[in-house]
Amino acid sequence: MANIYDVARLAKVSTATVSKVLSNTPYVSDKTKQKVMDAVTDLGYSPSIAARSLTGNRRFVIGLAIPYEPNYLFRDPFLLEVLQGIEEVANEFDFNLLFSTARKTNPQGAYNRLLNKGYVDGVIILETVMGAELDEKLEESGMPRVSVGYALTKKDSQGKITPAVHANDYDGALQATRHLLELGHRRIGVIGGPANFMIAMEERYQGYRTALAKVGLKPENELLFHGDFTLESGILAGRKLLQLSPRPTAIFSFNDRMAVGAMRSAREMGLKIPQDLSIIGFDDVEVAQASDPPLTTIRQGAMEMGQAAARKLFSLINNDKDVLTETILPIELILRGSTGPVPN
Amino acid sequence: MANIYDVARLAKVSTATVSKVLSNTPYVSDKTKQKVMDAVTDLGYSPSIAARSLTGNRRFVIGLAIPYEPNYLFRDPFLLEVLQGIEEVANEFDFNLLFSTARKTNPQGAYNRLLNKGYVDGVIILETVMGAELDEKLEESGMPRVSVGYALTKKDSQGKITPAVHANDYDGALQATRHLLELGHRRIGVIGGPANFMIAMEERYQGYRTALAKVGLKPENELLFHGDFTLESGILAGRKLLQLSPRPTAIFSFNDRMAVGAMRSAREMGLKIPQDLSIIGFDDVEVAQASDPPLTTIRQGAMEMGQAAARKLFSLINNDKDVLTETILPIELILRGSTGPVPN
DNA sequence: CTGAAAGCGCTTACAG
DNA sequence: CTGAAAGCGCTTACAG
Repeated sequence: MANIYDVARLAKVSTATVSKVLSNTPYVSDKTKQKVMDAVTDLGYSPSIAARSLTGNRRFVIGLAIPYEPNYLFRDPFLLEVLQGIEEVANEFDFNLLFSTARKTNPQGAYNRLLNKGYVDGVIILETVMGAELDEKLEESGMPRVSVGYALTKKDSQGKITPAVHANDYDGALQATRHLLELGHRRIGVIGGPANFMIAMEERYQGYRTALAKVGLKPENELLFHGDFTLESGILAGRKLLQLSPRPTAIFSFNDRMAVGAMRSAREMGLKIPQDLSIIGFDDVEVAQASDPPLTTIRQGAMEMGQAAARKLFSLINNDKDVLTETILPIELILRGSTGPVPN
Repeated sequence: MANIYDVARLAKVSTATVSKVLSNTPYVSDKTKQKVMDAVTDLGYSPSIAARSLTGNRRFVIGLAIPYEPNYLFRDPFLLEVLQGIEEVANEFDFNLLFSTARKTNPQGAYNRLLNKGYVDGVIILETVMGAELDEKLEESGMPRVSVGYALTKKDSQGKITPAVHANDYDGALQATRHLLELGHRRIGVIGGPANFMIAMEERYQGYRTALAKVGLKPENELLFHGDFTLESGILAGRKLLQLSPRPTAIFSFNDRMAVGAMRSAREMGLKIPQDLSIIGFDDVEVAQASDPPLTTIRQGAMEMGQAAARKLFSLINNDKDVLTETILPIELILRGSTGPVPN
């Protein structure tokens, strides 16, 4: 394999010049540039990232802090879409991804690599309460990082917070609930995420409560069950809600998979959707279109979140000015077949 | 951040000795070893992979050649399970993963990095006919590589082939078909994978044909439709099969997602499963348990395939002796609720 | 069992 | 606009 010396020799210039051409430094004559580029293509030269890293203090990899078991991660369509968005822009910048998943065997050890400047140039954290500790360490070490989700660390003095990208969860839940309310539903069951797990969930409760309050309703404790985002947990929560009496006429699930699980519970009990029961989800992940009937839901653009987070991280790494600390993506109510007027 | 000189100074030894301790070279006294390890933990030292790579000719990354659009990849539960298996053992060996997905914009460019010894120590290819060219180049360059799937390149002279890991697809299809036959079915529709796409599909056709032949049946062309592994394509193929007359009493789908799609087509037409129609899948991916009714299928252990492929690659990288060229994983018939006796 | 020194392939001040 | 030279942080013969 050719190295920079081979290129320099062939182009009859110094290695410093080759390096400059390759990194697009200004002040290189077009003639020289051309000679170098010719030599590069002739030799099929491509620089050693190892040497580049050692020298330039760049690793060309961004770390991903994923506080989920791989077993869960690889099955969650929402998370996977986020990863796809990240992968896309990392690829665009010619960076590699270092996956660091939380493992029971060694929960903090895996993250050590993310704190080590010898490994990564920056890190993206999937927000979860478990990530707060890592985030603080990252802040201390000055490592560029962004949270997919809400800010993990709030700094009072400067008012600075973790750079973060998230959807407008509050508004999403508000619209979902209002949609159900407008259809005449008054007894609305909720399948929430794990308690005390991520901030987005709190925001959604708020949105839900606010919508209720506007029509003079109060949230009832018996109408709330927590799932863990899996289909299975949606089935369980759905069963419990549908056993209540009076039975709720609508269910708002905090993600699509659990909503699909609730649809299954409804079917078990011989209930028709949306005639007997309306169900609305959150995320707008592929399964929402594939379900039967297709699921009305709140789209939050998982892929866009991943992309935005990665772009923000690269801005941070490159010390761009005017990087927004917080990016809030709009949500959208997607009407499909799983919601309808309240039965009389 | 501490470097090797800091450690050497603190331990009062040379950097060569530190290096030796850290790489577990024999012939270091226990006393010295101890001193070095103490210094390492005192300083929180962890070696720079960049320098290590440059020097030791090791990159600590394995490349993944994924001849699928990211858009597809991140939605295919089977592929994701394979990746999970790979990730698991890569993590165990402390290696990172370089994802290289096929992109329309630059289909071969992405793979160039995989051919470059400056980037990766070895590569795992997800088998697909599109991968054959890459595989040959890898062979030429002497890069360690293994195929998840069938051997991509056959060498006649030495009888050598690409190191590969796959399930016994032939046997899987044989058992699936036999199961249906034993239930009395004689008119069995097949939803195959994309034509001329991967060798596993050919193997499965063979298994299917052989099973039929044993009871004196011949495959009929009108009973075969090709899908592309997505749920949607399963729905389409299902509709076509169920419009045939006489209508098939059973369907064998070459993956679970398409099988679930066919279940949906059956429901559209008011058919009950398994009373009116039996359906059997292939893979035993999570959706097979979650479907309604749960899907009878052929388990091929996606995660195990990924793990086995990664282990094989590390053996190759480490020049271990006696590395098996081909690893064939057994399959298993998983009986669930979607198959039953032929209706009379 | 231990260490001095060269070298891996780049980039970056610095000088011109 | 171009180049000589030092240095990034390791590992690997080689010598002892």
